[in-house]
Amino acid sequence: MQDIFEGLNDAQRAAVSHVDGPMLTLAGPGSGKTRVVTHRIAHLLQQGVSPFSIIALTFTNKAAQEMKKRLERLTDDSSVWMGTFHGYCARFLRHYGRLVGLSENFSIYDADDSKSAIEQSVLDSGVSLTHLKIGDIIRGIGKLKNSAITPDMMEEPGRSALDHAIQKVYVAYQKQLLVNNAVDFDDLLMHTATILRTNEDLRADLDAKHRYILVDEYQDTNLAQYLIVRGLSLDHPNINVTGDPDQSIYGWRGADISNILNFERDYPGVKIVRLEQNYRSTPEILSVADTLIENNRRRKAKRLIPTRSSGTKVALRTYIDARQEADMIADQIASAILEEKANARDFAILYRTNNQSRLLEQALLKRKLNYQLIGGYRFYHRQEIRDLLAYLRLVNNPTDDISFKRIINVPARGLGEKTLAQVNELARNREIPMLVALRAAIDRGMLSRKAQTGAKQFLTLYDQLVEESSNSIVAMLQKLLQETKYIEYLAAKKSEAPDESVEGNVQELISDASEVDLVNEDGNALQQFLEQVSLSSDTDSLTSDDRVTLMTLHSAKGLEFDHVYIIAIEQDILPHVRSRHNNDQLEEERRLFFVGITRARETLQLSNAMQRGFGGNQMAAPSPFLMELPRAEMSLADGGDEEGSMASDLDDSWGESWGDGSESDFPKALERKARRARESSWKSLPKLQSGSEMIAAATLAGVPVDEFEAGMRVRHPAYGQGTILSTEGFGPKRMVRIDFDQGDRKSFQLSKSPLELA
DNA sequence: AATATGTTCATTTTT
DNA sequence: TGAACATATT
Repeated sequence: MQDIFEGLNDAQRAAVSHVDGPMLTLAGPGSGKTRVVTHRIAHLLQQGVSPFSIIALTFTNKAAQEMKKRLERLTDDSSVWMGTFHGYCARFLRHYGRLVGLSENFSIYDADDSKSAIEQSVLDSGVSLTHLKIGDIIRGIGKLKNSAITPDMMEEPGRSALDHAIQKVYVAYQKQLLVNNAVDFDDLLMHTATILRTNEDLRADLDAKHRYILVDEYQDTNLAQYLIVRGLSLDHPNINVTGDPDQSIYGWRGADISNILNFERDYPGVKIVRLEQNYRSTPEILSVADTLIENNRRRKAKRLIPTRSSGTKVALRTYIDARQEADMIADQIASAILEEKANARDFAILYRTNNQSRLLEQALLKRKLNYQLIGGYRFYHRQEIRDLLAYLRLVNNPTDDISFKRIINVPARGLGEKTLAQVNELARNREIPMLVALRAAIDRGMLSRKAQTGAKQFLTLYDQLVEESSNSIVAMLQKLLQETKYIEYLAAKKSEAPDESVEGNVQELISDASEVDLVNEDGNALQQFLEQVSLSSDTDSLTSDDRVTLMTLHSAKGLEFDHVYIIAIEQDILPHVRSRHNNDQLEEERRLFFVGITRARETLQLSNAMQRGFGGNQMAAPSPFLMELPRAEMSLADGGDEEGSMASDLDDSWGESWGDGSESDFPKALERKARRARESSWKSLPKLQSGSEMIAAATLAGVPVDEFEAGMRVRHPAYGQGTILSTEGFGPKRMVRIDFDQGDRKSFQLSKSPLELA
């Protein structure tokens, strides 16, 4: 074994040599964190610690694989358990899921399955969606689960209409999941936390078994994850968490930054190691990152200490519009490759939201540059893949009604809405799975002739698949494709020629399956395969092929590239509109930007465009974050020209994003919008960009938006009379919160609700 | 069941 | 703007 301390700096050595007791590693970007973690594990093994008593928890498969690979290279050991939180929990629940009512073969629902189940639960629980959005309910349930709050822990009824609905739907949803023997992603964590919390003997056993625990990206853990980690390290607090509060970017998903900030409180006597030396980026890049992040107020001071020698200045460019931005960047990349200064794989283009990839793809395509797009349309989200997997899932778990519903009429067998409703009712009345209910319905001759035939056909296929399942997954898939003529079916359905990509995807699925078949040791290959598929993610598809990488700032975390472009650094994009009014969220956006900047090794270009959006002609203001950067030491340029020629352009456009150039177009566009608004009644006033524009448009359209103020008495046709508690926003987006005399408190968007003054 | 036509709604998403 | 979804029409 090589010397595991060789080439480490003092802080890294301190971390690697730590054996017993809690340790917090505050690791800035590019500080050699993975190296430290793997070397520390190697050190533990050297000290005689059993590999089976160590677990390492990460957030991504990629991170786990990377760690595994490096550890194997270092020690030849592959028995340390390394994997994602969700992977750990899935395995845990296969063993102990009974304690919360799950059988071993439970299905794992992804966001889409979960959404259909929640929609079903909305119906079941009699909640009306007229005034609520399904998305808000889904988010609400997710929030509860991330905090490990189970339905039976909710005592008080929800205060707002939304909270009330969330609670009702949550109860129904969990019941449905249990009946289906299924879990969603959040359940994996929540159930595990619940079991550990309520079964002290088991907890103590596992705490003793997992003597050494390592957690990566600790700043992004949510409460459920916190509880799991805590539960496993109470008696043996040999726990090492690694993270960087400045890179916490998943607050909106329930990540709680206080987990890392309070670590010292939870584990007295904690050893704290700071890894501040940066081995990744040039001093120029680090200075930009540092200056930016210092604007966050809720933050522990921390520096990025450069170790690399000076490179080129960070570029800050302003383009005319989004198209020019995409074209110029593609040109830059193309010429760098042509001049053999770099390879396509050295470049990454990062953006805030997925929809910004479109123009870039076009621009790269036009120049015949290969690229890989991370996120967006995912392999496992393709219709053909989901359909086929639903069959497999139903074989593995016959009580999985969500999968049943997905494929019962795929391909079409004359089992439409009506038949489905019949079967569903039978299933509910008798409390049996729909698959069983379908058989019963045939036996009782409840179905129409057509449906009867289709149902028999389906069940024959299903039974054949079950039979094949004792052979291999590949055999099942082949049987399925053969019997259903699936590919032809899909082509016919879309009334297109058979799509090559569909066939390619199916082939890829089969090849994935065959790999699992090969290593099938314990006879549950199918379950293993389904789990692997469910817990895989976009970033897993990242390859080292020679391609330019396009992805969101979120998915870029943990990665690094020689040359990084961050685009669309504009007001309402980065920071995103939805974080405008909340300082915590604004700081998270700043951290996101920080994460993006610190991905770059050699060069970094930040850009904004003056026009972007629908039709490409909406004015876009530069992000306020751009004003926080050390602009004196950067290279400022207008996108079309050479460096320096328009150095002050950004400042100009800053204060007058509605000024000069746009002024002549502005009233005309506005007039059009306003006219359209008048014509189509004020209820459907189009969404507009800025507050001032909205007020102006509303005035033009004659919308009476501002006569409602706090304290006024109003009348609503459904809720009766009430008093306005507060108002928020302007123009057609103006919201009023009303305390109705009957007791309800509700909020309305003025332009959309039938409120009138009383 | 297929097709046309209207309506709505646009975050991020490690799993 | 356009995709995804819902509703109407044949």
